[in-house]
Amino acid sequence: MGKVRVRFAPSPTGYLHVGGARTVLFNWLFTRHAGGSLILRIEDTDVERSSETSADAIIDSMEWLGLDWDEGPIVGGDYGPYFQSQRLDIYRKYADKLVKSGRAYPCYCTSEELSEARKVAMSQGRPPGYSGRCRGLSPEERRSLEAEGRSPALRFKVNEGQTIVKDLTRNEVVFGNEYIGDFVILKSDGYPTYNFAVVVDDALMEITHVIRADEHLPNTPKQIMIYKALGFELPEFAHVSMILGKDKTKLSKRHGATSITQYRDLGYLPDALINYLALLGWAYDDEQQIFSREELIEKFTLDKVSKNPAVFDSDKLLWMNGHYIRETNDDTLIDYALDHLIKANLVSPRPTPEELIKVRAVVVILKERIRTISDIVTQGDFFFTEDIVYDKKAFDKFLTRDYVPEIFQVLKSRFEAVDSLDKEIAEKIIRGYAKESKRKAGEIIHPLRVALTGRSVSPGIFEIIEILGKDTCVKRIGLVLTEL
RNA sequence: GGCCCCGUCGUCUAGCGGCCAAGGACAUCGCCCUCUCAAGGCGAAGACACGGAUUCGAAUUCCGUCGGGGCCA
Repeated sequence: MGKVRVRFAPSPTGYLHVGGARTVLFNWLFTRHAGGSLILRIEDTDVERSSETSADAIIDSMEWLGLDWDEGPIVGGDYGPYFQSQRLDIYRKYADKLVKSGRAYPCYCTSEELSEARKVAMSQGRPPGYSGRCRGLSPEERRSLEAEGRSPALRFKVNEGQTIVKDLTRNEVVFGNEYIGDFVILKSDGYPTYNFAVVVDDALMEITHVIRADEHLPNTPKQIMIYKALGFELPEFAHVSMILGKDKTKLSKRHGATSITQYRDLGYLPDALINYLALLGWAYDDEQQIFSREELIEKFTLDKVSKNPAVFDSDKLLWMNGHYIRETNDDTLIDYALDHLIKANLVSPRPTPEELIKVRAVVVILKERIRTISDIVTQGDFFFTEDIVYDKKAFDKFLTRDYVPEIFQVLKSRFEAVDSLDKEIAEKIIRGYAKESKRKAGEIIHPLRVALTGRSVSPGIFEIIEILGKDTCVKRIGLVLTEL
């Protein structure tokens, strides 16, 4: 076999979700590891449900994740077109070939007749597949059915015997052909069915390895029959198990965030998502959890892909994202943070130099304790707004103590007395005052934190004071003083 | 309903006949650090679905049951 060629073939019926992302990722890792190509093909033959916006959204998500492709939309390639809707004549041509060779025949049954037959078959415990009713129609019968105004679909003639799927992750899976009824390859409207189009495209695009979700395994014998009937060489198959929600059913919207764009908006980093997704159904050894892209490419092999379905664990993703945030350099983080802060109206759309300095300082002290970029907004809003909301519980617990007015008076005047307030000076003032008033530092710090931030949880108080600056600190203490 | 896949801690997994009284990570709990919260460090708890068979020996092989998922529309 020559150069490795794999493909990702989404249908543009929505956003790229985590399951699809994991599938592209495995294809991408596999082919980058092997020095092959990734082909992106848009399976948009379901006219009802497909849309250009969806295709764009999928492409967008792939770009954001940093998963690039070698042929397909935008980049082009020698095996196009890469949209199935532009390949209709190709499917027609191969369907004709199958009719000529006697492997396909027109079927005039209506969908009502078929669903009726299916019901009957199932109630009798027979497989619900097609009965083969139109298989033996004579030319005269066909003509008369067509005269009735019926336009035929094309069905593939399934031979007796069994079909063996050789799968890289599951070895050999044997299917009895008797359970597979003659299936449609071309619908009466001229559109190909999934099973037919996928084979024609994969074969013509010279795909060497079909790596896709487990749910396609039962379709594979049909596809193999088509490959053989058309005289195409079979690719290697690798079916990877699916990603499930917490309740162990197929991951879907009701399980919460499932689209890649949602994770982007929530403040996840592409590297974290990639690393987490890679670990969903793949493991290198019994230790390592954190892998760079380069390491992933170097270490990824299909034999380490596990067979059992994986439950998507958002907690672990959250942890991993926090880890990646801590590993990311400040400048990159600042760019991400700016996006979120601007969206939240905490920073102006065209940040001033002062704002940028502040954002940098905030990012630096928050970096250790956030798990998503959007946490910058929820945990650090008080740096950017005078509109502080005082957490009721925090207020009641720390600001109602009787010594608070006294210490706030002192603190306020001591803060006012210095030229500027950096963290060293702030610490000196506070600890010094604690000592002389014979209080524990915490007794002063906790109320002060609430006054300055509105909450009982925050980064270190001295750093906060420095970022807020003398004037703001004095102002906020004064404000609280009037409300006590 | 038929067919197919899967079944190790709550979750992701390591394990491919003896190295396993089952290892790691997330989550949970405790302790340390500490101005709170994180981060970090240390520690605890926690699993081979069940039943047969093969074997000197099974998480690892085979069969069955049960459970979960998927496909057929």
